[in-house]
Amino acid sequence: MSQDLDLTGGAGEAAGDETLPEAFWSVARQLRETSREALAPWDLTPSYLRALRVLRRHGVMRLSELSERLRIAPRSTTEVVDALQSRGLVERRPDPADRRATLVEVTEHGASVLDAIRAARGTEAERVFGRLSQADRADLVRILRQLRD
Amino acid sequence: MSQDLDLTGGAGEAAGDETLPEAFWSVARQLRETSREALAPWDLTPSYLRALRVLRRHGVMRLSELSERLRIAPRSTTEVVDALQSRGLVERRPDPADRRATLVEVTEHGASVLDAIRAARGTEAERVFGRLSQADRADLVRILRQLRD
DNA sequence: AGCAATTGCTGAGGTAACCTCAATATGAGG
DNA sequence: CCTCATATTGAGGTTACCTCAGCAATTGCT
Repeated sequence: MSQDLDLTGGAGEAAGDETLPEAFWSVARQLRETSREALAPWDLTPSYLRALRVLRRHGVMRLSELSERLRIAPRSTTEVVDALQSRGLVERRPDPADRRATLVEVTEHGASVLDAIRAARGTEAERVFGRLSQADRADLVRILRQLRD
Repeated sequence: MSQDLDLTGGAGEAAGDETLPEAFWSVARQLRETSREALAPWDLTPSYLRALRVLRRHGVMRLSELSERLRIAPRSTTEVVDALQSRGLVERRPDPADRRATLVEVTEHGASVLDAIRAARGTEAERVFGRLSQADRADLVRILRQLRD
């Protein structure tokens, strides 16, 4: 009987009956769903929140820099920023150093919404990953970082 | 110092500067991309392959059962099955026990495509998770399963 | 048996979160 | 000044879901 993990999803039929990618996607879906529910009151999607957080954490930056940090295409960043701006959470302003570029910055309202979300403990991290032990969380981060490059 | 759980893995912000969900999504994106590339020659998307595997692993079943196994809405299952059927990978046939229901089954061609994909070792599991040590894979599975309910 | 409620599937239409491929404006180097 | 590169955005596409409504068949209740 195979002791090695059923990575290929083959006919091995190991105990858990789920392959690693399947388990991974299952958690991903759950995470997305939990997160979406938690954010509904603020009319934000998970990816908008993510962008907003990056913006606050690293301060004012160009769209292109935001693209890199989010690891998405520049065109997609435009959309995210549009959405956040239309909700009054961020502001665009011209980069004085380069007139091609646009700077994006979290507004006060944006910052207060971030605070409110955190205060409500409604983040995906709290709800989903909070169940793990410290040790497991540490392992998970370590393993994910290995996978990430 | 944050009142939140330390989701960054215990090392403060210094190390990767990524929260757990962010690391998770980063890996998810990579996984999806790798998988998509690997499957391109077969004109399959990751989610079609997933359905096809479930179908072979568990044998002929109703659409509704497939929905449950995939954890997606019945309507979405219809679409997946449509796609697989149009490629000749699965077949629909009426359930003799209940004329409302439709059974789905992997065709011989479908099975051979599954075999070919596996033989090419181009699966997402091999390419992405293959880099982990046995111990890390085991940990990852264990942790994901904890998260999964 | 008769009829309502339920179940199984699918048409229509929608959404999030991306993508590529131009087009436009500006900047930089020779 | 002319070419090439960079920054953003319009247009349009894709994947992988979703809900809601409708139809057909079955089950439950009387």
